[in-house]
Amino acid sequence: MQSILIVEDDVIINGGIKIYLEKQNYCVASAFSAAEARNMLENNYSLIILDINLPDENGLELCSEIRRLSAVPIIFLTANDTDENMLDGFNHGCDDYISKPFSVEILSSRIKAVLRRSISPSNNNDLFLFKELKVDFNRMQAYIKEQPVKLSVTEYKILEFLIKNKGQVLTREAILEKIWDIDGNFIDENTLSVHIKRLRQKLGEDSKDPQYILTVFGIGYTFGD
Amino acid sequence: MQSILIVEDDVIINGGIKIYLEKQNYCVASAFSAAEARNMLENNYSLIILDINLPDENGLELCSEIRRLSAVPIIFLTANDTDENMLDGFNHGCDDYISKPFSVEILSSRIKAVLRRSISPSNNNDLFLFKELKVDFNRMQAYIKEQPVKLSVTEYKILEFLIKNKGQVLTREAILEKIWDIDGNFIDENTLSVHIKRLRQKLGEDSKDPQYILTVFGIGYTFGD
DNA sequence: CTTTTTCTTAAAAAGTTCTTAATGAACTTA
DNA sequence: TAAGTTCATTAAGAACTTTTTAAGAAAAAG
Repeated sequence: MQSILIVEDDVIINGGIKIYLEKQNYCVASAFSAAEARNMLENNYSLIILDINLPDENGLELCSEIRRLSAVPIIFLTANDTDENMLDGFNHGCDDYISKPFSVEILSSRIKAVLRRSISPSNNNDLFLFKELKVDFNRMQAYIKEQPVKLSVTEYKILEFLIKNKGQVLTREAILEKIWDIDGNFIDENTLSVHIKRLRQKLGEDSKDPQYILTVFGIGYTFGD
Repeated sequence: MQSILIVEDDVIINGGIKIYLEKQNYCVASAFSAAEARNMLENNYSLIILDINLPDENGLELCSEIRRLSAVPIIFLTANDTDENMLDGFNHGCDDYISKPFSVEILSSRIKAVLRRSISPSNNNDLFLFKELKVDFNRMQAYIKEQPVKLSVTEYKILEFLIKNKGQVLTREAILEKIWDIDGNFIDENTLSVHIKRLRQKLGEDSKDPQYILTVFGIGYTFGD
């Protein structure tokens, strides 16, 4: 079943949409502020309905932030039916836009249209985010502050291996075996150090206080904290 | 696919419309001044959206000028919602007229209506535009700065394959399989390099800084950024 | 059948990435 | 703190990939 998140501070509107969509057989969650919505994002909703005027934050900002994380379709709700607002919405990455007041039929048809469009193979986005780093595993592309970082294949493979095993420490041997395939005995231990060095450099790490690739002295490396 | 030119100096409005229309599956180009628009006119757009208030010139004059060249449908955008302005627009040969602020639904329905009316066979062009490159997929013809580029069939097929998979990196094997059909084992890897080289040359690429066909070292090629 | 164009192969040149090795810095242990 | 180990850094050139050039083969056009 497809799941929809409604971010709207007006309790009546939020509740009304929720009940209507549940009748249409969607699984619906409600958030009443940007902060609340942010905590629910990890649920991978099929679609997000987002009010522009939220009590704690502008919906446009939240939209940009969500866009960094995923390609989930977003429909804006707003009372300000000016072109500026609307077009600003598209610039922030929303997929469609509904002005209040609206009929539930319109909402429903827009939802269907957006969901239909988003079920395309190219939207199988498999993203990873941590601080200013973003990695798109489909495109084998890393970004820092949304700027693409040009990594070599080996560098990318090391980064991916570290990220996909985030939380655990990987020994130098483990990395060598994974990346260089063979037993790793034929290759100089130091080769890894050099690659790590260049990777850190390209990610803009401060060598005194790395954020992404951390050295675990005597053992190997780990990603993040 | 139908192509639309937006002539509007406001970056937010222009960008917003562009993104919205691209989601609706139009091929969209933006111009931010009359002068810029004039240089793009030879692309045979299916429709032109034209702001009346442009920094360098009145949109009405530009409209008259376009009308002398072609019968392309034109929709005016304007903040001046007076009858005078509107009638002026129609006198200069526009096909429809939208006052700011407007909703995207209105824009979208007007575009559809105008395009439906103007169904002339010459407008069924399936075009691709990027920087100075134009590709007409119906005619299997590429243009640089509106000058036709004489590509061989193989060269054209490679270019089309890269463009139609813009955004992702295509491995050398993938391209070989697609273009040479067979397993690609019978053909020299280098054959592709030679074709790419000639393609780039014909597109007028600067070999130090290619704009269209980018090498992804160790993997393959990709189109654009 | 000849000419012209396009495609493929081969080999050298240019460019990129990887590895090695040497040195210095940082960490651990006693 | 001193000694030993591990890791970071740097630079050079080895190894590999792509580009370029040129020339013959294949295909298309005249």
